[in-house]
Amino acid sequence: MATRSSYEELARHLTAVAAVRRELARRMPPDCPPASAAVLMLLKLHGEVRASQLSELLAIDMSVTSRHVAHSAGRGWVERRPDPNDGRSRLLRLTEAGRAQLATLSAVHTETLQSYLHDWSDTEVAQLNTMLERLRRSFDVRPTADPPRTTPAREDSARSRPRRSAT
Amino acid sequence: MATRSSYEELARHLTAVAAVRRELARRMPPDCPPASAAVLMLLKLHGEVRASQLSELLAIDMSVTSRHVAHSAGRGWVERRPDPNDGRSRLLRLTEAGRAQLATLSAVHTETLQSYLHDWSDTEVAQLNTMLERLRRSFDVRPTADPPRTTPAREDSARSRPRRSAT
DNA sequence: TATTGTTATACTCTATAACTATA
DNA sequence: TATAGTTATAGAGTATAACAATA
Repeated sequence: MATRSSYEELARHLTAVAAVRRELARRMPPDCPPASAAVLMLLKLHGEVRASQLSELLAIDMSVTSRHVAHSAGRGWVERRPDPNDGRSRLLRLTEAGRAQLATLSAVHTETLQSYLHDWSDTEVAQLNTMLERLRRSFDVRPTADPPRTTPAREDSARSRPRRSAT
Repeated sequence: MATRSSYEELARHLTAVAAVRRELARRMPPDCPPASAAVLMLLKLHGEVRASQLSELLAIDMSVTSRHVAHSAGRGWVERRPDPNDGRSRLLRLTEAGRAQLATLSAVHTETLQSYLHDWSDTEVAQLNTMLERLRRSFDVRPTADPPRTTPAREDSARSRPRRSAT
């Protein structure tokens, strides 16, 4: 349990990370926006998955996932095939072209991060990775436990997490 | 100097952080989007600054900064006054209402992060803060050194960093 | 002529809602 | 009736370009 100011600081840093991401995005090929890159990276990591699973991995709504997948499929990076066990579902998987695209992305990422983090040791980068991985897992709790609301943030039932499959 | 796969992993984690940010954003008051929150946080941290300075602190283009500031000024959270030393410039500063809004944001951030990171120790949160702060500083080098391009990423002169003041 | 800040426009990303097709 | 995925629409965020005012 950390102090309040630690959380404030963390919130600020999380915002600043967005700038790092934008810088990385600027170096990417024009027809491969960061969202598509995320799709490819996750498919490489998890192999063949259903669209709904990918949506959960991305932590974005399925409608958005569908569009990103359509983009990648249109470029030939991802193959969609019907799920033999469920006619409504589609299985997604990287193609060879997708792997090639991923290799390009990897080169861009590595080159960019290497140039900016040239004075970081191997251990330090690994530590950051470990902590970010843990951060991701800490936020990966489902379903949303909708914590007690002590602030006047919002009473309306507006924004919520992206729709999940069966609650 | 870390391994290539460490950088690939880092790139993936940086993308995942965006999901954390979205979750944080969902809890914020409807009239205070994350971009405005960033403006307020930076003005609290740096005191009165010029619009161009704020733009650099946000690491976004001045045109975008101008709009975010206009939003906050419209809510009475930020005061814009002419710079006595330069008629083109404007000095920005938090109002009392801005500080109040910031207190609300702080409560939301703290509550949310506390609930998700309940099993993180004080030290661990501090470590993450330290590393993210260092990450930010590592990317804060100006002007952009446009590192050697070894990949076929893009030959056109398209996307670049947000325009900076005097190159 | 160059710089500060603003506005107009375009593009990306995300969420909600409506729809289809299967279960 | 409920679920998987698609598409249409709306809203937020950012970049480029054109502009006004000042240096």
